Amino acid sequence: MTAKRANYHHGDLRAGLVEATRQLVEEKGPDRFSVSDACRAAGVSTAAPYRHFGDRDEMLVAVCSDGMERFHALMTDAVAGKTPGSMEAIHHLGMAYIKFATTEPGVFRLSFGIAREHEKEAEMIERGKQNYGILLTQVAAHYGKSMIDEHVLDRAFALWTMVHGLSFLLIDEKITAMDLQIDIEAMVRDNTRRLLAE
Amino acid sequence: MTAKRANYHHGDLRAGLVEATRQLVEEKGPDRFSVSDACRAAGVSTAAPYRHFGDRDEMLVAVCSDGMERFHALMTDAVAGKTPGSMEAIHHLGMAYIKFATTEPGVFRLSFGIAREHEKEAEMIERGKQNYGILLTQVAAHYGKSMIDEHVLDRAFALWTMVHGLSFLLIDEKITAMDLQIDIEAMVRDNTRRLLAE
DNA sequence: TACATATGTTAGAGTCTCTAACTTTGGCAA
DNA sequence: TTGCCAAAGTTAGAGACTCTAACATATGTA
Repeated sequence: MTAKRANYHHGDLRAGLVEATRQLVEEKGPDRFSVSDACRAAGVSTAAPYRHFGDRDEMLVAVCSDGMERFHALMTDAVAGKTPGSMEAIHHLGMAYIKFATTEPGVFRLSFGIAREHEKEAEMIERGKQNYGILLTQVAAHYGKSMIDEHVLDRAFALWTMVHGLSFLLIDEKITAMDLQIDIEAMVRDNTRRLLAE
Repeated sequence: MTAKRANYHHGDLRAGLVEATRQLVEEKGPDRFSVSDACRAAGVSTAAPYRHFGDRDEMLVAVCSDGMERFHALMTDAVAGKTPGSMEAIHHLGMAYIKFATTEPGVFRLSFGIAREHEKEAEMIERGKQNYGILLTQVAAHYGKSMIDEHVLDRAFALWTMVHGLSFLLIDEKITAMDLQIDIEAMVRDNTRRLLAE
C-alpha cells in the first residue's frame, strides 16, 4: 500500500493523510489506528504528519470534521424534495442517520466518542446543532408548528435516541450476536410513528 | 498510587490488576488505558500481568466480564418485587440500564465496543442474552403473554434501542453539548409507554 | 524437608509518538 | 533570472509502551 512518490514534496500531504487515516479508522477502528500506519500508506516518514497536525488526536479530529460534511450532506439529501414534516421525510432522515453509521462505522464512532477539549470542538458542536436542527424543523412541521417548542424538542429527542441506539447496536453487531431478526426499515418506520403519536 | 508491598508475591494480583484496569478505564477511557499504568497502580513490574493475561486485550475482557456481573445484578434488582410486566417494572429496567451506563461509562463503552474474536466471546454473548431475556420476559408479561412472540420481540427491541441510544448520548455528553434540557426519568417513562402502545 | 510449580523480577527487542536538527523545493522580490 | 525564505520534507533519537526470555523467590504438597 506504500505509495512511492517521485517528488520530495507530496503535493497535498494533509489531504492524503486524512484519507489514509480515515481508511485505517474504518479498517482497524479508531483506537487501533496508528500515525505510523498512516505514514506508510501515504508514503512519507513518520515525522511528516507533524508539519500538518499537532498530534495523533488532531489527525482523528480532521477525519471527524471531514466526515461531518458527508453526514450533513446525507441528512440534507434525505429530506430534499419530500413534504416537510411528512412521515416519509422523517423516516428517511432516520434511515440516513443509520446509513451513515453503518457505511462509516469508524468515523461514526469517532464522531460521537471523540475526546472533548480539542481545537475544533466548538465548530463541531455547531455542526451537530445544524444537523439536529434539520430534525427539529421536520418534527415541528409534522405537528404543523412554526416554532420549536417543548413538545417538538421532546419528540425529536426521542427519535434521535432511537436511531442513535439502533446505529450502535448495528455497528457493534449486537443484533446478530443476539440472533435477532430485525427489519430495520420497518422497525424505524413503526417506532417513528409511535414516538410521534399524540 | 503505586502500592508498595512487603512480599514478593502479591496475594491476588489478577484481581488487583482487574480492579486497577477498571479504574483506569473509567479515568482515561478504554483506549487510553495502558498495561504499564495498571502495573504502577498495582505495584508490580510491567511483566507481571503476563502471568495472568495473554495480552492487554485480555485484561480489558476481564474488566468487561467483571462488569457484566454488576450489570446483571442491577437489571435483576430493577424488576425484583415489582409486578411483572407493569409499566413500573419496565421503566425501572430501562433506568437501571442507563444508570449502569452513566456510573460506569468506561466499562459500558468497553462492553459494547470490545473487539470481537476473543476467548470469552461466547460466554459474554450468553450473558447478554440472559440480560436481554429479563426485558423479553417483562414485555411478554406486559401483554399478558406467556410466549416470546414476534410482537414481544419487536417492542422489546424498540425499548432496547431507546435506552441504549440515550445511554450513549449521555456518556458522550451530547445532551449538554446540544444545550438540551432533558428530564431523563420522564423521557424514559413517556417513550416506554409510547413504544408499548397498541 | 525438598522440590516442582506458580508467580514474581530484570533485561531487552521491537513498535509507537513526537521533537530537534538538517535538507529540499517552490514561490516571490529585487 | 537569480537568490533567498519559508514551507514541507527527512533522519536520528528520546522516552513510553507491549510483550518475551531468562532468572528468582515463594508456596504447597509428597
